[in-house]
Amino acid sequence: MECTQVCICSCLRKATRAVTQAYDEMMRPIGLRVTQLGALSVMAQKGPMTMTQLAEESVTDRTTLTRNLRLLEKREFIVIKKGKDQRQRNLEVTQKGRHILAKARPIWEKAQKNLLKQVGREHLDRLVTDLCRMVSLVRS
Amino acid sequence: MECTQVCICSCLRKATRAVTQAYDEMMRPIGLRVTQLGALSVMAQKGPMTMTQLAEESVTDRTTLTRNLRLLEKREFIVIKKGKDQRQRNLEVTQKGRHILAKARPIWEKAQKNLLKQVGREHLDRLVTDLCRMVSLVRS
DNA sequence: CATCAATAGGTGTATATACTCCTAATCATG
DNA sequence: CATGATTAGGAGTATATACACCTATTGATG
Repeated sequence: MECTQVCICSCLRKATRAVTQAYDEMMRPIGLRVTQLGALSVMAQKGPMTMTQLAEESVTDRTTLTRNLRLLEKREFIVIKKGKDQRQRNLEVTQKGRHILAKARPIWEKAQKNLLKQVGREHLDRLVTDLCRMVSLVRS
Repeated sequence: MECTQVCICSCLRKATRAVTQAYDEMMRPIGLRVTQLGALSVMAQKGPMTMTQLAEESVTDRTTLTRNLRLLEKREFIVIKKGKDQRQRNLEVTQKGRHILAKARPIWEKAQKNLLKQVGREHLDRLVTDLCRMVSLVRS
């Protein structure tokens, strides 16, 4: 596969559609999308953070986060409150948020395992490594 | 990078955001997004095709295509007309469509070259190969 | 040939994404 | 300390994406 012939970006987007569809279908019963699971997980793992920090971490526009997080806030999975610096918004996962995370976990694991079975561990490990490496290189 | 720890899907989505932002920024002067370039390219290369064929080829929901293609139609880059089978829509790139494709080509090449310089050819070739492989495995 | 199933595509709705421009709060500097 | 620059975030707008449901056309079968 020659990368001078194929659009890397279209290729990435296509793969993302395929994989997202697979994950989201499995998560549908609990009403959480992989996008939302991703954001919740970051907030839960890294502790309270601001919009800008989460935006940077997730390579997402701040204005995208504003709207995505509002949905999580409405469902009471997170709280968004002003920080000491009144401009900032401190993002915190609620108890209800941790509950849905716990509920999502086994489904996520099953989705990962499915993919693993289809694609193979070595390929997937390599892919994830390459993707992360690319992100940090593109963003530097 | 252990794929049992990291969400493959979130990883993919993040990389897609990073790369899409880079491509779209370069293409902004001509007012064509990489998504649109991708769809146009497929239609130009594979010749006239139906919605369902393009949907299958690009791993995109048909209803997504309906709206994405409408934008290309409004700008007269494609025509959408009923086929012999009146249910089908035949998609064809217009002269104007080919013109914007030609205009986009050198910009796309520059975007690819940028990425190549940042990430390295071997990594990129491998990534594209792995991505395509994954798509066909997930879809089978 | 009539009727029912299958197929192609569109609409309504919801989420994900980002750009431009805007406001409010904080910071830096004379 | 006052004022201009910087920073954090939101609103308006537009595109990308997909699911549930709908219509119209075609095909299959008695």
